Amino acid sequence: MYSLAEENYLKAIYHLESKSQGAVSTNAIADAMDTKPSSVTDMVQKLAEKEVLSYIKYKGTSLTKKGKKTAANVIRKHRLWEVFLVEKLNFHWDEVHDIAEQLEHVHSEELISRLDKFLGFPDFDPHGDPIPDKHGNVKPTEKKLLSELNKNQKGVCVGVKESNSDFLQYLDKKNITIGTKVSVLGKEFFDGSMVIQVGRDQFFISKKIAENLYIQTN
Amino acid sequence: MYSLAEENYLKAIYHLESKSQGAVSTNAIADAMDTKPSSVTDMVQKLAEKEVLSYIKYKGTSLTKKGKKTAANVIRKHRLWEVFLVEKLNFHWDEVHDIAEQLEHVHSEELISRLDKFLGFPDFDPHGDPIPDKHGNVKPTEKKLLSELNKNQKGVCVGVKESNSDFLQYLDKKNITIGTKVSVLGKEFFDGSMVIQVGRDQFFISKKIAENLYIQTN
DNA sequence: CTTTATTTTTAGCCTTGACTAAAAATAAAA
DNA sequence: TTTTATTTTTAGTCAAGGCTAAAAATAAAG
Repeated sequence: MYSLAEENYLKAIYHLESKSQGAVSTNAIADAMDTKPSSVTDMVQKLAEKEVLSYIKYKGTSLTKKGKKTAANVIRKHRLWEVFLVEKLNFHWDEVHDIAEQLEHVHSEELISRLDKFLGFPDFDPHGDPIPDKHGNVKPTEKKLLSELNKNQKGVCVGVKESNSDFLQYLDKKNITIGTKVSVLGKEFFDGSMVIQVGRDQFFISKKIAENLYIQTN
Repeated sequence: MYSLAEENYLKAIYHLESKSQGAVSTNAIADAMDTKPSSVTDMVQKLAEKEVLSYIKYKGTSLTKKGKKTAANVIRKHRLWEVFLVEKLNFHWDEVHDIAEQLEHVHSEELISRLDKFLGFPDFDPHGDPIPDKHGNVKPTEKKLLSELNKNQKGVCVGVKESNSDFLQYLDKKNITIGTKVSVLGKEFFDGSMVIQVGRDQFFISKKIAENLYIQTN
């Protein structure tokens, strides 16, 4: 069982590692966690003893298999709770992070497996990020911005990039939500605007909109 | 904002106070919280400074209005989460306490108010205990054991006393759950057995069963 | 290849919340 | 009303996690 602080470190290191290959620097962790490098050194040494990461002085850290699994599990919980908050409690996508940040530390395997079932075994959270399975595996996914698709390509909406209230309301009006199928009927190279099909509706969208919607294409 | 430890103390003192009128002794708190009296003294002095309780050396403590409200709010959260776990995630009544113990410390007014709505504004948790409102008020309730009712009295099932698996399965079979209306059609003084009406069914129950079901009669 | 700048670590201290052992109040018994 | 027992408090420690300031590595520049 890991403490709240330990879980947060593992999570942060997991994210940093996936963004920039290779060992993660002490400063980078301190930065991500809004804490001081000296505190990071302490914690990282402690976590190295618990064998969730390997740490070489002055060289940085990287998660072990065990550490990756633990981190992925915390992330799994975070994302499942986000789905719950949006789908069941009708929060908006951009309101749920802080709450999920707390809920992710509730310890109970059974709780999470039942929550998963209750939510219909979702694959993505409301931001379009994939939800790891209970073994910590993340399905490799083909997530693109809608603006990167070309004519006749299609996919499923899995999230938004930046979520301001106006944009979310626009999506609402157009009946676009997580899981909605979207097809590109036409694309204007001139301004990046598109004509897309959503359900039985066809309509025009600007480049700005297209750059804010994540689509999964496989 | 109160720490996890502080919230747990407030909750424990609240419960102790409601059971035994007057100031609560240091030992009683230590006992309830499975900690040492010296630790309790420390914490209680800290909480007295925060004005959530009044404390007189060697005399004991009692919650202030502010403290009562805070404690009731934690209890409110605990009980709402228990309802969620049972009603939505299909946990059994006796499995939910430890999980709710963690969930109750998640800080978000909005979360709780939405959860409350999602659950249909329940008045009781799965154990039949009343859920305080957001101001910390507990509706004064007329909760009795079914065995205390007499012929022609009726009420609503609000919980169970002891919940073992066999008993819960029995209730399941008879379609008795939280909110079920129950009427006493007959009562045998000889052995305490009863004939009751549940929905359109009428059947016989033993004293043992009747002593394990809480009924609200107002 | 030194010198300087940056990054990382160490050492020492702080707060929270708990503990033990000893002292001080209070309560009970003789 | 003393004496004894019980309860409560105080004093001093400890572990977790964080911080600051200073020292030590590493990297960058001259």
